[in-house]
Amino acid sequence: MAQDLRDLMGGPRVRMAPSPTGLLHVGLARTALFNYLFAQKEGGKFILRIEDTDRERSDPKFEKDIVEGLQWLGIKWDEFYRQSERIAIYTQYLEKLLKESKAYYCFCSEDELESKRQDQMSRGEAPKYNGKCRELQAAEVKKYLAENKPSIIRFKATSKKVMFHDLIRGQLEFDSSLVGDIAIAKDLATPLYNFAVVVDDFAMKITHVIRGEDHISNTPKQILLQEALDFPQVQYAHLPLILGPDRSKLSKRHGAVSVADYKKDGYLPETLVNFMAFLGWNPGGEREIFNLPSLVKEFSLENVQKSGAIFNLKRLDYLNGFYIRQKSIKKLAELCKSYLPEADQSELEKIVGIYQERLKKLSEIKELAGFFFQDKLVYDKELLKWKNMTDKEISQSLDKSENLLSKIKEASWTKENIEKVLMPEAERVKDRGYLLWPLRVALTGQKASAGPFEIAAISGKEKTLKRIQNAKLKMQNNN
RNA sequence: GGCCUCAUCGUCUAGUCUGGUCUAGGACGUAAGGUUCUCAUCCUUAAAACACCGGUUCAAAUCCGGUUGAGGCCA
Repeated sequence: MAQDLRDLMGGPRVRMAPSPTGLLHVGLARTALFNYLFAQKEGGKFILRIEDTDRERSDPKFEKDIVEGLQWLGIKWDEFYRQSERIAIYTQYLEKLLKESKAYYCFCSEDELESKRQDQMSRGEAPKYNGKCRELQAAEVKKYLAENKPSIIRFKATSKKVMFHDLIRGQLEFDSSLVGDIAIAKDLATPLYNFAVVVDDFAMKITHVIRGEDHISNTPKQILLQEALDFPQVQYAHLPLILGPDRSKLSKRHGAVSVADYKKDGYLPETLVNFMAFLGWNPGGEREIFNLPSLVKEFSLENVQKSGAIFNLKRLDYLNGFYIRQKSIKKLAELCKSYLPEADQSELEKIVGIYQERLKKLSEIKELAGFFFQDKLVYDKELLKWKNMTDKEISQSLDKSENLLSKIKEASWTKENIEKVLMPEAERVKDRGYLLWPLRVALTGQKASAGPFEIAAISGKEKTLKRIQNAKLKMQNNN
């Protein structure tokens, strides 16, 4: 009932709830993206909640990374919370459960629990807490607490069938007797994951929980908690996992997984957004290029896949190349600046102009165009050879280029003029490569590059002629 | 080990709910060709999949049952 009212009042409310214990990885970013798309599409709100109650493992630097990563991707949130600032709320509900005897203090030691667990596993049973401290007398509890005996707070899980409707998977059913009495807090001021989630989802009026499939088994626990606290049940949607090439959950051992890594490598945010959206989702048509606003338009949980999706780097590269090609020269130059700090603005724009269609990642500009800024090119003499040219022919070819080019006036040193002068000569032989290949290698030192005319134009007359001379020297000195 | 989930080209997927129009479509990747000094871009073409078994039906990728396989959670 309260739920319906909320829906009426402001559309769905969804959240992403990362714990700041690591960099923002693509799985998390994709969950955020789906939540964001859903909220936008349905006219709801997207909430970012930092789950930092685990003091030892949480670190503000990770929170910063998560926040910056999402901003970079263009995923905006409407509200922001930090669990560490909400302790009083959890304490209040913890006390309530304790008072109503729906939760109790447990004084079992780690070792004790571990051996029980082993026991149960070896007998083929589900490992769960045996409820030893459930029936402790109030006086006893008081005494242990006064003695500072180590304890945690457990929730009395009722044995029943827990059912819920998953928006992606349909009706799901669990036997809660297999769960046992779950730990919900280390103490009154330190709530544990499942409990804090339930309290916050209620307090923040969350209507839909959209999260990874790895949380399916947490769901019945959270539902039990909701019931005990008299909270309405939220809607669930469990997203398929992002997988590594070996089909296991994508993790660090598969290589780069953090959004920051991809950013550093020169992937564009629009690439990542487009790519991540299509991991486990598809709008149905044949269009595959979508920006954030158009994704919002098309998005629907109904089109979310049930099975895991492998993170395909090749496809990511292709998409990134595509988006790089869409950029204006000016914008692209700006993006490449940090990878090629030696270049000034106008140089950079020219360079980026000829390498735009060759870039898969921004960082590659360094490898591709670094030669422009080297004093002396280092390459093997053999590289100057096109097909079966002799050393003599190579020298002659370079001579020819040098002669023709030196005739061009400094002021008319443009790509068009260079081409006009060289092309007729190149076409006199059956294969243009005899003139153009040695020239291009002399100018770049690379076996693959942009065309010689464009490179000569950017390099300038002086540098161009000098590099041709250096190549000739190489031929003479045989090195 | 227990519980849970999933299953269409190598990969992401369309089609599955509402069986026939599916000789299963698209994209990445791969291969061949064209453009080209090289690389890249662009264009053309090709190879490439309904996990298996059984059932329902005139008809099944599509519905049902099972098997197998893969994954997730629990420590």
